[in-house]
Amino acid sequence: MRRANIAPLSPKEMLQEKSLSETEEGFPTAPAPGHADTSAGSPVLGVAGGSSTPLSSPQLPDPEQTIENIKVYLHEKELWKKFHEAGTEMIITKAGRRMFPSYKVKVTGMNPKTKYILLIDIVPADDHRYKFCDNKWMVAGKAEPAMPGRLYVHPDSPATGAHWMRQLVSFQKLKLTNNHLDPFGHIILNSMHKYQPRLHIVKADENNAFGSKNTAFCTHVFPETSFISVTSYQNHKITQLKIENNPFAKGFRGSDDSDLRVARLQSKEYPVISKSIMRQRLVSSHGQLSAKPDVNPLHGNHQSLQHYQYENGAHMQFAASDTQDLPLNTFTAQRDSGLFYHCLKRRESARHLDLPCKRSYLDASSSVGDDHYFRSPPPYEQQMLSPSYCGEVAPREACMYSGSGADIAAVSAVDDLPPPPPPLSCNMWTSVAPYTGYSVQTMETVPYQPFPPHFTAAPMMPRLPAMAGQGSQPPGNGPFSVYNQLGPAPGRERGPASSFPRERVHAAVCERKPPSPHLNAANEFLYSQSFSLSRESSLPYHSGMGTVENWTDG
DNA sequence: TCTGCTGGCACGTTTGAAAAGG
DNA sequence: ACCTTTTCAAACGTGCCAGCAG
Repeated sequence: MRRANIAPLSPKEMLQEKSLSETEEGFPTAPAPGHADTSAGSPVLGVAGGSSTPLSSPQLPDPEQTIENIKVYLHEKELWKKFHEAGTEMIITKAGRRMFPSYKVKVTGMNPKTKYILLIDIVPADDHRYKFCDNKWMVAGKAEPAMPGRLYVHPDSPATGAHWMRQLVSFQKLKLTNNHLDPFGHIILNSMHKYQPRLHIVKADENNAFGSKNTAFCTHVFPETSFISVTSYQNHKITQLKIENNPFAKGFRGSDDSDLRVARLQSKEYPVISKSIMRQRLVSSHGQLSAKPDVNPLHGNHQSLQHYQYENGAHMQFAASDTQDLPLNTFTAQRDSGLFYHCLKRRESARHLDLPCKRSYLDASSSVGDDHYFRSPPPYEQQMLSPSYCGEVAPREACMYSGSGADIAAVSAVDDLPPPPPPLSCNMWTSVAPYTGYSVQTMETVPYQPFPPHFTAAPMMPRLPAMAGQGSQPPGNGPFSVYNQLGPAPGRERGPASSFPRERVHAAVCERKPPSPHLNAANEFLYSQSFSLSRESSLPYHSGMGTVENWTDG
């Protein structure tokens, strides 16, 4: 008997979640010799622009402590590449669908004792809507307004570098949905749009809490993980790849067993080719089955992006692989999205970071996290109209941070920047820019206002100004910029780092517990981060240069 | 008519609980 | 009584398809 979507979790389920989220021992903390993922997101500094050294950053801290030492290797990169070459599609459903291949990374270079938060967001890769025509993806118009931006925070967060490096970090339980009012905290996407997942690593050390001047983070982007969201598969090749590689789809395996199964279902003696398959095959008969790189919208680039904010506040991004691949996404449109304003957490406690973990059915070395989302608010209209967001708590225990009143001090960034925006409510959207970015970001931090445990759609929701100027911002050519630091929030409650009990970290809004300092801080950080992302310029990343996009308040 | 979305379905995997055995 | 192994069923993930809506 299947559980209703909104049914509360049983203890069994919670236990199950626990086992899934536990990490696995024994994973090497350093890439194996000859590791194939030499360019898989490894934050090799200086690759961008042909430099071999980190872009200058005054007062760099101890290299052992700096976040640019962190290297991230995409797990199953070859599989990702297979999908990418065919044009990865990810099913989105109302109830939420996992990604396959799932997003798993191996992280090295962390300070073993420093705490980090790992999280993923999925941003529009461009501002087009696509259609599958002639066996390839083609632009079908302008993208629809972005869905509320949500973030998936790895449930182990925060955890020490040793923890992250010990095992594969899996975001397997991340789910995608097209339900604008999704109450489960899944990442909301638009169908037939192209997206780019991004991994953020945020330093959350006890001596370097979020919101402090020393907050450091980096962003890793693996272009091969970009995908087009669909409600049903368009490319038969993708379907076959999924069936072949996803154990849950084993039922469809066989020598083109999908057709055989159709025949079986229809009590026919001979295989019956389904409509969709037939259509695809017909198309394939006169077209190239495999999308060519130049026509495949998913072939934007094959570089991994690293975006650093040095602990002294300097931000920079690096492309970490071959530079001959230029990004295709050079538009500058900004997309609105939501500011994460709470997270969803299925399980609260009983997770021990250092417990031996069980093997995942998908990957013997995977660490499967449970759902742990930061969630952005719905569009303003939705907030006003949708009671589901206002009062009801998702069964998965939405972690809306009532907040401690912590603010992030607004700071000015680059000289060229316009005046800092007005204080932003936590109810505001993050501005999730299309994935363009290989440029300097401007980290603007803005006052953070906590939201009530039960989000009531505060009417003040100024859209981030970037949205107003979609596609209108000319790329600049300014030099690499140094960001201002994240300023400590005045009056912010920031408990000692040791006071980060997971129970509090996972405090659900329904329990009306005060949020974890870490999560609050993460929230703030992400908020500011997302805000900064809204200003990514569209300069090709390989240049190592960038500018701040023009934007105005209001 | 076409395209995209939804819900139900069958099939398979995973996993915890219960049962069985030592 | 305790521990280990085996069995079982529920929960869940998956792609497919018919039907529906715009």
